[in-house]
Amino acid sequence: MTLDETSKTAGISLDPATCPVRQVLDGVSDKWSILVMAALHVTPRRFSELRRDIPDVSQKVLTQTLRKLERNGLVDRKVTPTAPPRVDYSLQPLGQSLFARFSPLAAWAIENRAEIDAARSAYDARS
Amino acid sequence: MTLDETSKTAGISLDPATCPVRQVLDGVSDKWSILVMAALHVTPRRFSELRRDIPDVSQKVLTQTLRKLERNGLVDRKVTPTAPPRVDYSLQPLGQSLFARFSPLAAWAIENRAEIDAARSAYDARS
DNA sequence: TCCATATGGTTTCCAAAAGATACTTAACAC
DNA sequence: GTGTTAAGTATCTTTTGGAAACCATATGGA
Repeated sequence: MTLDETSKTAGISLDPATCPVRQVLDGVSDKWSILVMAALHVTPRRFSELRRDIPDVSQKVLTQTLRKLERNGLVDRKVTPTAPPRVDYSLQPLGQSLFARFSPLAAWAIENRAEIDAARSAYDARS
Repeated sequence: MTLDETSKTAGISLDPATCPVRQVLDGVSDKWSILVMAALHVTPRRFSELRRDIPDVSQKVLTQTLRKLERNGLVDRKVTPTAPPRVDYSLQPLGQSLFARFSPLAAWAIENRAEIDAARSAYDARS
C-alpha cells in the first residue's frame, strides 16, 4: 500500500491488511474450513470421522484445514496417545461464536439464490 | 461427491455444491471483491476512482472483480459512450443487502482480534 | 506366522487457479 | 504527439488443492 490508508473521498479503510472482514474471511474462505466447522458444530469428531463425513477432502488438505483452524483458536485438537492414536477435534467457543455469524449469510444465500441465478443467466445471455 | 449427500451421523449437508454459505463466499472471497463492495457501498464510483481508492489492485484484476460482481447481480455497470468512455459502477440492492450481512462479521473480527492473535502466538510458540 | 486393515498423519509430485506485470488498443481532447 | 479512460492480452509466479505413496503402531483373521 503506497498511498493513504484511508480513502480521501469516503474515509473508509481500504487496506486489505486492516479490513476486518477480510481478516475473518482469510481464515475460513478456503474450500473446506466452513464444512469442517459445520461438522464439528454438530458434535466433536475424530479425524477419520471427518474424513468419512466429507469424503471429497484429501487427508493432506483436511490436516491442513484443521491445523489452520486450530492455529486461529477456532478448533481444539486433543491427542490421546493410544495405539492406534486417537485425535479428537471440537469447536472452541471462539469457533462456535464465529460459526453462528454465518447463519445470516446462509439465510441470505437461500433467500436470494433465485435472484442471483437470474442475474447470472441475464449476464450470460447478454454476452 | 461419491457418497451420500447428507452425513449419516448428523444429517447436515456436506456437499460443497449445496452448502449455502459456500455459495455466497465463493462469489466474494477473492482478494478484492469485499473491498470493492465497501467502496461502492459508500457511493457509486467510476473505474478509475476505484483504482485510486484501492491502489494495490491491478487494472486487469479490478476488471475481473467487477465483472464477477456484475454477473452475480451485486453491482451495476453503466456505460456512458462518451470519449473518453465513462463507466459508473454502483451497488445493486442485492449487493447492498449482502454487504449488510458482513457487518456482524466485521464486528466479530474487531471484538475477537486479540483472542485470535493470542491463539496464533500460543500455537506458534508450541511448534 | 503372515497378511490385511485402521489410525493419523507426512512427503512428493502435479495440475489448476489466482494474481502480478507489462504491453497493446481505441477514441478523443489539447 | 501526449495524455486520459477503460479495457484486453500475454506471460510469469504464487497459491491452492488433489493423488498417491509411505510410515509406525496395533488389532483381527486364516
